[in-house]
Amino acid sequence: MLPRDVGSDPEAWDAASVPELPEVETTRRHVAQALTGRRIDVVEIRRDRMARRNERPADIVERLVGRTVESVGRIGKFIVIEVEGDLRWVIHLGMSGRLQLAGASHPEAPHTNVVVSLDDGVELRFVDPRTFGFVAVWTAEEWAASTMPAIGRDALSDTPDAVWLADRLAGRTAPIKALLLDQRVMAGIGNIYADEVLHRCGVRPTRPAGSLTSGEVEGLASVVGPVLEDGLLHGGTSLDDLAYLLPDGRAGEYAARLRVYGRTGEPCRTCGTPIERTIVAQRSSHFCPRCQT
DNA sequence: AACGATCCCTGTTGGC
DNA sequence: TGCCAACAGGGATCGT
Repeated sequence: MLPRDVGSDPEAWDAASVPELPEVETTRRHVAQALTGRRIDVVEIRRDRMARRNERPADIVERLVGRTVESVGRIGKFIVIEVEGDLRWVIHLGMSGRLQLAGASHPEAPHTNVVVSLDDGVELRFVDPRTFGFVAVWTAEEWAASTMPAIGRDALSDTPDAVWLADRLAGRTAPIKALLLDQRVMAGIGNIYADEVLHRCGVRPTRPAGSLTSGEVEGLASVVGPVLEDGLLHGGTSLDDLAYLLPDGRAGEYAARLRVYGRTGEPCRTCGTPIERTIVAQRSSHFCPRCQT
């Protein structure tokens, strides 16, 4: 799954599917090789909604064309690309977004909403049927005025320690899962990983965040990194909609790693008790009623 | 300030 | 079989 010489090979590299943090990091690593040092020749915004975090879609085109990419980074699930001229090009994959690298002659996938052509003939294509993702290009001032500065510590590269986490959870009455999903606390955990993390540390998603004992906070802090590392190890696997898991072999491999998410009624892999499902923070949540208290 | 609810959007699914 | 409502999700935004 390593990127080929896409400049000469018309066969596209297709990023992994779902925007869980490990897939975003996998995507970042692949596009970094293709983008870094390249000059941007053409930018097409085909669905204005994808550019909704800029004042005008044309701003994105005008700011990127002719400029060179300096670096490709990541904060949580946001891909942050530094562009010549003190600009930040931000890409969020939403829930159905994928980045593709392809030669210009390679057929386009449906819902190719943004296309960026590089000076070596490679195209970066942003495919996103549900358009929950977005692309933005911000000046330093616009970045500062955006929600980005409030984004919390990256859950993978800057995994919070127990002391820091305890401080953030203290006094909070919202369910612990809501805080795990809050990107202003730590960045990168989505609905699936939130459930998986909570199962591994034995805490129910509904527990008020401030009610966790110091031991539970330590347990939580200790599993976040490993769970995400494990996901990154399998970062090439695909995961589309949950119901789509079974037909796809690779997706099945991913599903086999999940301990609770999407396993309502199935036996807990630890104790055999049927996994239960409830709604927390307006999101489906899965837990083992025996292992998690 | 903190928290919960709503909305955006479309492919897929399940009920009738 | 066919139709259509329900559902999934991340993040912005609004009301309390």
